[in-house]
Order: sequence, then structure tokens, then C-alpha cells
Amino acid sequence: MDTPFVPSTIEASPHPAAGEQPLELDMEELQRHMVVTRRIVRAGQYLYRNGQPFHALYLVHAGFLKTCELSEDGREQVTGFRMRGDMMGVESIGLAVHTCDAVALEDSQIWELPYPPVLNACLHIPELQVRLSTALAEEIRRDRSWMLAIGTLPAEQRVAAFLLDLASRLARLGFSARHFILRMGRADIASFLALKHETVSRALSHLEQLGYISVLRREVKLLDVRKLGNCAGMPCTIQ
Amino acid sequence: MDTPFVPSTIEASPHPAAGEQPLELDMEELQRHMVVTRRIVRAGQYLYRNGQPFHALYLVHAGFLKTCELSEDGREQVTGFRMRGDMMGVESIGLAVHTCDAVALEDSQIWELPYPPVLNACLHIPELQVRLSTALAEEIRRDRSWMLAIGTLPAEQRVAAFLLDLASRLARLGFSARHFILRMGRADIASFLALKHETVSRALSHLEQLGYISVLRREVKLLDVRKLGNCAGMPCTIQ
DNA sequence: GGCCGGAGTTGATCCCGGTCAAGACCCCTG
DNA sequence: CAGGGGTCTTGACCGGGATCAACTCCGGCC
Repeated sequence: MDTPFVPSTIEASPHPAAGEQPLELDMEELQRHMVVTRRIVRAGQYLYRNGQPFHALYLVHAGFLKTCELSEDGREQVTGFRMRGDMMGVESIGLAVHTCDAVALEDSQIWELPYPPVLNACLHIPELQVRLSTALAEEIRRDRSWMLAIGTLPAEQRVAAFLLDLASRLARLGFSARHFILRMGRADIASFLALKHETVSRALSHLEQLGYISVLRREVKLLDVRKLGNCAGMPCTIQ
Repeated sequence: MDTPFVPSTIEASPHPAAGEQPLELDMEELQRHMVVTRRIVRAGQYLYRNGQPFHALYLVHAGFLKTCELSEDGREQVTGFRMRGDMMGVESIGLAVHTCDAVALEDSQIWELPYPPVLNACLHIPELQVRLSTALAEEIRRDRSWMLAIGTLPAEQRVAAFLLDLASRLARLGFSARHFILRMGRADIASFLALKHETVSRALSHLEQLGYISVLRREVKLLDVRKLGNCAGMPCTIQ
């Protein structure tokens, strides 16, 4: 039986990030070049927000966060969700202040890497430089791939794609890909997918009715990953 | 009287990229660390395409290109337009092959920076490293800001925002911001904005009818930048 | 326990933008 | 210059998702 992903307290992955370069590896080396501090961000609190000075990159060690893009006239858009192993704040490189919000959706633990020092460290740890630019490039690819989904898929298929993406990311961290708890509300999913929350709700209900998934509030089980996959226009990537 | 932006032959900006760090500056230094080659890409030709090995970054020196994201089931989405001073190919950093297409919309001249050498050069030219990561971060910000527009603005306002964005980029290169020639077709604009080409056409006609712009096929004049701006939900950035 | 507010679901209706189709216009090529 | 294909525009109609609204469910709190 799967164990659903329900960390009520701050904790990292059950398995040490299988099949991924361990985050811990750089850390000792890294600490020789800068002061890495740990931060706890409680659910609902900001890790950083629009207008605050940019002085560090952040590595998510545990928890779950979202990033929101803001416009001057008050519009808002969720641009992504971040979990263990994800880098945050990279979009502000080259700026004096952050231009978006990062909000914890559950209590989270973050490693703070002061920014100018990171650049210097890159000169001494070439591997870090590779890791950093790769992280930036992955960010671009992620965003672009969602642009494609939003630009070309109807509502229900976007939701299916969203569930599969979440599942595969959880799986890479060692959590169950078939049974998990959504950490964000319908409205956040809707904003991210350029939909309204009622539409997301209807899409989930319909996918359940088709027998592809089961949903109860925030608890999700993927019952037929194959069908969910070709519904989302992507070959099944998990399992 | 404004001179419209109609380079029929390959040429760079009329003014040497005013108010911007000159691209030329790095070049001599750069050539000491790698072989920079010039490439001509004719209108309609690919600079690189999905599946081809990734071995270089590209700096646009003249011309105009688009990037397209592709899905395995044949869907396609224009993710951006590139002009003089823009870096291309950065989204493939960390991969062996490109994952999107880059197509010239007019004859273009590109400087090719072989990729592993660029990384090494970063170790010797710290400024290059800053420039590279800044370019990557700007890419992310650009994408996110379009996600916001697509997720929160109705069709006509997206088109208005598109015109203003194009205008401000042309202005930074020394071209007229009020009078220019679109280098892409309606279908490309539509794909980029997650619309259909008929909708873009109607939006342009309506903006013209409102007196904000004038359009004749691909020739565009911005008649009322102020109104266009608050229609697009952004304060006027040009002029 | 009872109250309350936020989150989620579901239904009814509306409308923006998609779809389908026709025609205009332009450029290319023979 | 005529023909033809691609691009753009415009109209008529349709439909997916937005909007508005009612209701349920759950958790928190007095």
C-alpha cells in the first residue's frame, strides 16, 4: 500500500533523493566559501516578496512553496511550485530587488546562499557554476513547457498534465507518484494553469468520473496513469 | 519623420545599441578563449532545431528569429522572438541536444559561441559569467511576465502588450518605437499569445478603430502609446 | 456543542474567443 | 500579365470555459 505524502512536520524526503546528485555534496565545500544559513518559513509566510532586496539564492530542503508573478495593476499569476532540491530566487539574478513573491504553502526549510559569494565560489568550484547555470536553464525549460501546455491544451488536459508533472517530481524525491496530497488550493492550480478554480474543480471531478483518478479534497490517487498521460498529450513519464 | 524598421539586407542597428553595454566589448577578450564564428541564417531556415546536438550559444548580431517549443504529439508553441543583442540556445544548457526550434524570420547574422569553451572562459573572465547568468535570469523573467499576461489579460490587451513590448525592444536598439514592420505573421503572434490568428487580426483592427494604432498588413504605427499602455495593464514604458 | 469563514463542488447562464467559411490582397513565378 | 498560393481580414455561428450563485464540507474557535 502506498503511503500518501502527508508530512505534518518539516521533514525531507523519505529516501535520500534517489537517482539525483545529492544536494549535500556541495554543501561542505560550499560552506568554505560562504555562510550558508538555514531558514524556516511557516505556511503562508513569504520567503521573499516583490520589491525586497535580492541578496541570496535559496535551496529548498523541505516543504513546499509557490512563486507568484505580479503586475503593477494588481493582477497576479502563480508561475510555479517548488519542493525539495529546487532552487529559488534565480529569476532575480542581475537585479537589486526581487520581482516576484515566494510563499510557503506548508512549513518549509530553506538553505540561504548569499548571492555575491555564490558567484565568487563559482570561480573556485567549477562544478557549482555548472550546477547553477543548469538550474537556470532548467527553469527556462520548465516555464516554456508550461507555456506550450497552456497555449495548446484545453482545460481538462492541462489539469491532467499538472497532476502527472507533480507526480513525477514527487517520485524523483522518493515519494509515491500514485497517491499524494495537494499542498495548494484549487485557486493556485487554476492560476498556474490560466484557468478559474471552478474549472479546475470540474476537470478533477470529470477525470475521477472517467476513472483516471480519485480525488477527495486535496488527496489525489492516480488510477490510470497511461490514460491520464495520453489525455495530457504526453507519453507516460512516471513508473 | 520616423524611418520604419525595414532592413531588406542584413544589417545591425542604425545606432550602436545606445544605453546598453556594447556587445563588441567582450568579443576581443572572448576570442582569446574560443573560436567565435559568424553564421548567416536565411529567412525560413533553422538556426538549430529540436533534437540537434547542443554545442554552442548564439548571440544575435542582426536579423530576427523566433523560438518554438514542440510536444511529442505535434503541438507547437512560439515561445519568443529574438533580435540583435539577444542570446539564444541558453535553454539547452545542461543537455546534449536542443529541445526547441529556432527559426529565422528574416536573414540573420549570428555569432556562435562554442559551449564548453564558454564555461571555461567564465573562469577567466568573471564579467562573462555575470553576463551569462544575467542573460539566463532575464530569460526567465521575460517568460514569467508573458505567463502573467497570458493568464490574466483578455485577447485585445495581450496584443496591445505585445506591440508595446516589441516597440520598447526596438527602441533600445535605436529603431523607431512608433513605427515598425512586424517580422512575423499573424499566426506567430497568435501562437505566442495563446490565441488564434483571426483573433489577433480582429484585435489589431479594433485597436486601429479605437485610434490607438494604425495597421496595414505588417506595418504598424503606434498612435497613442499612453492609451495602448493602460489598455495593456502596464504603465507606458517607451518614450 | 454551535458558530463561522474559507475552500470546494455543482448547476445555470453568458460571452469571449474559437471555428468555419468566404473573400481580398499581395507576392511570386512562369 | 495571368495564374496561384499564402497571408490577412471579416462575417456568422458555436462552444468551452468564465461568471454568478447556491450549497456542502471541513476546520478553527469561542
